[in-house]
Amino acid sequence: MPHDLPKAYDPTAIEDHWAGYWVRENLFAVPAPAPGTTLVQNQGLDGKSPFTILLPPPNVTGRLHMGHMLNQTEMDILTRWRRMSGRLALWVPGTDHAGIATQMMVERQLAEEGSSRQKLGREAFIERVWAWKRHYGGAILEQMKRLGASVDWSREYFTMDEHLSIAVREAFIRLYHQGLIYRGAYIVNWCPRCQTAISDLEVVHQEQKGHLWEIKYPVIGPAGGSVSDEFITVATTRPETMLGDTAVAVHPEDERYLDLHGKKLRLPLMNREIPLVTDEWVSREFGTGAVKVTPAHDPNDFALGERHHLPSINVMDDRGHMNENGGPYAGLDRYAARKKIVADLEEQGLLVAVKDYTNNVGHCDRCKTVVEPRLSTQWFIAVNKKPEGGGASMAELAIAAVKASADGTKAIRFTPENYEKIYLEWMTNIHDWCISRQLWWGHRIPAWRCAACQEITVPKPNQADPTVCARCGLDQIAQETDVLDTWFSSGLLPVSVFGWPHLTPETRAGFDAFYPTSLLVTGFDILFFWVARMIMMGCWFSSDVPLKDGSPRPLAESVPFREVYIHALVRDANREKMSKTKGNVIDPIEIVKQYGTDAVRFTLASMASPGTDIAFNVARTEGYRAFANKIWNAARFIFMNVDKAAEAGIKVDPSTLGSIPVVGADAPLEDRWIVAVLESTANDVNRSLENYRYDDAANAIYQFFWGSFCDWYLEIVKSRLDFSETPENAKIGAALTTLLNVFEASLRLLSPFMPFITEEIWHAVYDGNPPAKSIALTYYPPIQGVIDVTSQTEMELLRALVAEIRGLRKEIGVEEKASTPIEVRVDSAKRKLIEENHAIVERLARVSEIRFVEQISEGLSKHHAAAFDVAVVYEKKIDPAAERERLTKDIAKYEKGLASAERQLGNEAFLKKAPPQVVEGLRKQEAETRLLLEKARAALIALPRE
RNA sequence: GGGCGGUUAGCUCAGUUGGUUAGAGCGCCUGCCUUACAAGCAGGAAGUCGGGGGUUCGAGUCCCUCACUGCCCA
Repeated sequence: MPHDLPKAYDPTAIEDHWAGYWVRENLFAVPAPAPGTTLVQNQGLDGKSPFTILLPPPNVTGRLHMGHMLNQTEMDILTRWRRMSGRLALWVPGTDHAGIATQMMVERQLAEEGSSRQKLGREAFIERVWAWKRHYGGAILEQMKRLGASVDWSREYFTMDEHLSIAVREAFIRLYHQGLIYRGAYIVNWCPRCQTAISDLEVVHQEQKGHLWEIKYPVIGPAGGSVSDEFITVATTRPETMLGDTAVAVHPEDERYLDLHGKKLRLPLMNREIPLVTDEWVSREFGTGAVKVTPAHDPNDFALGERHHLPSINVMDDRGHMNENGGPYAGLDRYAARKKIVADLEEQGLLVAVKDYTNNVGHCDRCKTVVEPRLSTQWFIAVNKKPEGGGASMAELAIAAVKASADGTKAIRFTPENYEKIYLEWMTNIHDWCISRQLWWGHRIPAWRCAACQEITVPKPNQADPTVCARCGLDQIAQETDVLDTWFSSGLLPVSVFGWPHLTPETRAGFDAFYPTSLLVTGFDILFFWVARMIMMGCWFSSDVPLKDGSPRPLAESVPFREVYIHALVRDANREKMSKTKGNVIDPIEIVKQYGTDAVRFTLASMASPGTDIAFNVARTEGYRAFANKIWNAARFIFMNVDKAAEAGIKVDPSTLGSIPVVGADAPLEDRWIVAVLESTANDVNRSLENYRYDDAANAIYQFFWGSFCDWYLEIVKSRLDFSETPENAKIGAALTTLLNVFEASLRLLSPFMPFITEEIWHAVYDGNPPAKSIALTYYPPIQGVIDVTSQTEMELLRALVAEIRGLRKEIGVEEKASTPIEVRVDSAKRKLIEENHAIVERLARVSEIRFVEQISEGLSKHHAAAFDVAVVYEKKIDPAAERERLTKDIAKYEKGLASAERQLGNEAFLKKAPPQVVEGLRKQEAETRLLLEKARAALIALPRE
């Protein structure tokens, strides 16, 4: 068996190879079941339901960052684990077309060429974006391939794909005819740079130091027309919008302004007559208690304007410049206009004060430009409106899907649980969703406007694009130029990737099998984007698709996913948020190059405790690369011995490879023990993953592999792998068999976390003749029933003995290499155990001879454990001073523990109320502590005087 | 302003329905190139669980309060 692993573990040498292999071999492709079959018949499954997961679509312009890598690592661990646990595991990858971001990229390119999208025209521009997408788009998926994500590449989606676009059109049409999509003039967030409306969610608020300007508005005198010498002072953070003021508002009970009720004011600079209105919305505490009202440029003012039937005057164009309504300021940029307006007001003596003021300013999430609230005509989804045919609104459905029903069940379960509350809070207060974007790249709204009668014509389901107006019949109709919000299409993905809306017999079987998906894994920053929108749209549209047996689909089967796992943020090592401006961004690909994908994955997994941000520290990654190296070298050691054995004609029985080895009661203690530890580790890992405790799962494996398998098991087994003198072939064969079997099972246990190194070594185990194409297609060590506890307590005693001897040797300065006799005082049962396993103690603690004694000899430095006393026989005199210090410290510790135990055991209430096993445990501990205390006290007294 | 979290060893974090004397990794200190591994081996030091109060036989864990701190929404 040549197992030619290079001396040191080098991830770069193996990872590219396997990443390519997995994709090339199409290992993780899951074909849809054939029509008319059930999934189980089709796939020969273990009768378990499939595990389906959809990649939250990254932006097609995106590059992989740490957040993606965490997200994908978590999905991959779960998917690999479920797949190995016998479930059909389907992970569907893809990207979204990212309207604004992608259009920006291409426009930037065009600008460099001295061109623009306007020069190109719509059609040529879109063709250009497609060309860009073909060249540069989807880099992030290539990165995903390199990181080994076990996705079904044959199902890769792109939100602008034809069948997904059909779904978008259908969704719009249905909602429109259900009366849930409307068009209207409202205040929206307008990005003057992107020149499009953006949704509330695409606006990021940032505190900014600004000013509060107090401006005098003259009151028009009772004579009418003439201006009195009276003024009202308004406070504003945005003086430039005053050009569009159509009123000033005060609180109706504000005593300062009672005498002004019903009066008119003259708007400075514009010389327009505007009313003073009263409204309870006005805060008396803010500024002067009087606010200017600009309905066209502020959402609150807009609402106020509606209440008081005020006109709206839009004073800015789509680039944020003052328009013709801005009078003398027309043409000026909004900030230039602000400057000039303030200066003019000052000159006219109307500026009362300028105060420092910090306010929250909205910025475009994409380009960071300050967002302009702007009155414009947009398309909205009425998420709170009940459909015309009756039933719940989209938001109500989305709430019902998450709230516990009467019997306590939830259609969608959140982990961590508190996100449920945040989601519900948001969904309860949700506003209508602005879905139109003034872009060219995206799904063009399927609505046609008649130039003659202004009627909007939207085709009915299954109808072709209209050619004539639905009302007047004239052919002067043109399609709406706006496109839909990218989230409109990504929200549909859970249904559309499985063939909705046009389910054929072929796609229908897939839809039945894979919808609802099992899980969505995403970051909290995306909760309202993907999670909320997928739930709204998934519930809405899938409810029309009956279940396989023809019965109507209940809510629990309409949801897009049954579980949502929300992960936290990856921060830098100092817990700072990563940002380009701070320059502390960690590029996962760079770290992967340095330490290997497996080490980075393991780092993320071991820190991925639900609800906690990850402070990514490469020191930790370094540690897990060392872990990988440890595994690598364990493999080398094992293969070296298998090869040696082969030369000696010893066969290793591979019969139990692929499962967990069964060891008989007559097997050596270490064999029985390591199998028991492997089994309990498998239990821990399975249970942890069930609860998204990646950290616990990763740590359990780390502990097992390094702390148990390498540190103890391998070291013990070495004494049975003695080829030097007269090799006992049967003994060596048995040792190697268990060793190899346990190792192979450990690889499978680790594989979802470190897919590359385990794949490489697993193939080497089988020396090129593996039973499957990949370790990822073998079985995961399952939850085990009964575990051998005896071997664990016995091994614990031996480990404690070895540890005490090692400590003693260190204390009294025995040279590392020297072997010494020891004296041990134990009861007869334990003596038997130690005698039977003397080789373990001798080898691991460098003991030349074990002497069982009634009493440890005078003058020897000794350690006490509850189960035994032990001393190392060594010439070197003990150091009474050091010994006294150690014993005194021990005694203090024991006394403290004993006092606390006695206090509790003396308490009748405790004895009466505490569960029996707790009382019993404490009694046992008290006895042990008392014993140790007595031993330590006696030893202290026996110390020779200095 | 509304809501949600966090505070445990030098650092980053676990700690299950309250239950025996609070754990891990990294770092630190000491000694070792023991032929799988110095990316290693062995041993060791280190925490009044943010402060205060309460409930309880028993509190890192539950309640109140204060302090500091982070995030989301408006």
